[in-house]
Amino acid sequence: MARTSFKTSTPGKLHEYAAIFSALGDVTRLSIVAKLADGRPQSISKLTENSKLTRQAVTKHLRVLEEVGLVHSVRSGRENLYELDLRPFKDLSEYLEFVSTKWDQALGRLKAFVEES
Amino acid sequence: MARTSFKTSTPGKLHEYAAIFSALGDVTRLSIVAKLADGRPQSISKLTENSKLTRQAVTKHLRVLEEVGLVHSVRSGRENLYELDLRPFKDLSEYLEFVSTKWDQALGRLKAFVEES
DNA sequence: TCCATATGCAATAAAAAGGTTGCATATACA
DNA sequence: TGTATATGCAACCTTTTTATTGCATATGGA
Repeated sequence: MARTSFKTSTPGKLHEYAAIFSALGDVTRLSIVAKLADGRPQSISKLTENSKLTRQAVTKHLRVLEEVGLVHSVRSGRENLYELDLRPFKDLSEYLEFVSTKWDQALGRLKAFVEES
Repeated sequence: MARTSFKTSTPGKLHEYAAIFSALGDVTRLSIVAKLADGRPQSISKLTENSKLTRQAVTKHLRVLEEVGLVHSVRSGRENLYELDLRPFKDLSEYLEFVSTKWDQALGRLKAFVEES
């Protein structure tokens, strides 16, 4: 099958990956992701419960996650329900796999080169 | 085989993942990772070539990567060679997989619940 | 309608990140 | 020994992040 075109040299793509990594690079946001991984959309107030932060802080974190497509919100009456989106996760998985593969192949070539000399 | 014990509720672990995600959440650092994925350890000066940043800036980025174990350096004469380490990549892969699986299972249960009622 | 609940917006404030510059030190080599 | 190359350290600066607080608005219900 056709290999997915993958260019880490594409600046745009790198920015995209960096943005997703960055969004996940915070304990509070990882906690939010963990809560939302339960499958049930949850309101900002609900997500703020048991948190040491204020509702506003949580709101800002949710926006960061939303900007990179990790969550989306749906208005339901007076509350705003947030739900997880896995697409960015898949993207990162592919990126990690790409680098790992590149690394392994590079090491393989180096090894072969050493042995033949 | 025994499933890897995986607790996202463990604060320590979350901090660890967050630190790795954060280290990768920057275009410059992703570029460095891309260069090092070629397999050959490279000096700071080499990594600074073709960059718009100063050597000092690159040095700081390398330290960020080093702190979370994404790279390590080896002194060679007057230069300091940096090499990529894939372990953190594997960790993130497992984390991403864990959340994805949790999400899929949660959706499965919700779907079953809806259908039985 | 009256009130509690759930949010949104804006103004600050404190801390962390990202970069630069200047100066000192160490190593390779002619 | 002298000089160019490769780094390390520390002081600063600017821009982003992360969080808070105060005030305004909207919705659900008794």
